[in-house]
Amino acid sequence: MSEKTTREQIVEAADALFYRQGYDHTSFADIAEAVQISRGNFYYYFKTKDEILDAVIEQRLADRRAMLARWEAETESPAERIRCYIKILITNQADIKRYGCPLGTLSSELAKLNHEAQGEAKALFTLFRTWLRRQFEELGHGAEADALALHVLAASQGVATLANAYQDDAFVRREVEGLFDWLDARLAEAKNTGKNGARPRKRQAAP
Amino acid sequence: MSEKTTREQIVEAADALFYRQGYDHTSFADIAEAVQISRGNFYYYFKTKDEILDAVIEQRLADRRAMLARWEAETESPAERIRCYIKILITNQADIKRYGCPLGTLSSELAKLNHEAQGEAKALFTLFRTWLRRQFEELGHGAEADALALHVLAASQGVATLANAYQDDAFVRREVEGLFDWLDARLAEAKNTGKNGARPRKRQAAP
DNA sequence: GAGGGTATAGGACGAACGTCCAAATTCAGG
DNA sequence: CCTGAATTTGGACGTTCGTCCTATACCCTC
Repeated sequence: MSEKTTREQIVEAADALFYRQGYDHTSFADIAEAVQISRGNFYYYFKTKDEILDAVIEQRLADRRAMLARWEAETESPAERIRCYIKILITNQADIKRYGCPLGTLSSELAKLNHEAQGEAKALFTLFRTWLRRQFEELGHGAEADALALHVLAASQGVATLANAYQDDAFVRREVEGLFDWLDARLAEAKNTGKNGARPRKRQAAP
Repeated sequence: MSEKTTREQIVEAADALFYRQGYDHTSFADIAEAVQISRGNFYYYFKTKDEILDAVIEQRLADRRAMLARWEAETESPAERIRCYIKILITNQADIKRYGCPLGTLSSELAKLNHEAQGEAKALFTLFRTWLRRQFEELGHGAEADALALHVLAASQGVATLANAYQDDAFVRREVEGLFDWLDARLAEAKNTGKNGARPRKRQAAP
């Protein structure tokens, strides 16, 4: 277990607390208690709370970029990669049920606070949007690739919001299955059929 | 223009401010300024901020119930009613782009605050969920009616979240069209075909 | 072991918060 | 008009917030 910088510890704790409690509702005192440092020590690393938020968003961007790179390395087809994204809803189900989507809830909160960092939060969405678009492009959906990417993003956001409200596992599973079916239909549509890696799955009725 | 009770004015102003700024970030001073009363006067009507939140949620429930009743009166088929719900994304597009969905963002915020009123906020979702389920039941989707209702809810939540992040009108229109198409496919599936009121529209490709 | 940059502690600061209260004002009925 | 209830006022209260400062501890290098 490697030693972590105080700064890294602050960002890590802030990241978790912003996710669980929201940015506005998380105080310096909360973070200080989590990291076990004094409140005054923050000023040495971050001059304002906004700077911590920027660092947290930067961290989330880096984490997600690493995740996407891992998927690129581990998978063999664009379709499989898109399925990786959809499957986050299952993998992170426990957290999503309790706190919602880390991207969506932050974006919504910053919009209400009319916070400067709205743009940075949007960049988190855009990271996935661009990546998903590329996958759809590789599948042969040139013109509509971006629309398809946004659709997948929207679908996952909606599932996360309702999963958070209702804590319903079965609902999440159903919607993920529905998204897989939707993706299969897009694969069938695509021109270069055959090498797209349609999954060996038993289909079932929508949704 | 009828005179409104001070209490009604407070709830109305709080409703709008909670929507635009969030519950936690809205202070008594904000509401007092909006209603043009003194801060101390709140205590006469509401003992705590939580009580104001309860009243606001109650108000939202009443508003939405009235809206559903209006749709019941103005439409002729369940399919048309479901389309009414989907069309809110267009009707309230301006507000949704700026502040997100009033139901979803409140629910998410209260979850982060771990607030007692999470259940009441969930009831707002459940109002639409139950209503949508009934529409799907009348369309002949007995067993899966609730799943279909949740799917529509999730889809609209996702669109609202991304509309808020990206301020993209074309995206919203595309997703609404996609939902209409999805609904048409469900209508075609339904057993009692013919009297379901499939819309006279030109279809186009998904999403 | 002295010196100097790095890091941490602890508290002061004013502002804003939710809450609460006592006094002032408004208003209706006798 | 008088009176008592309903309503409103403005400010006090204790707390917490983000910010900022200074004093102290730490640690490497000479």
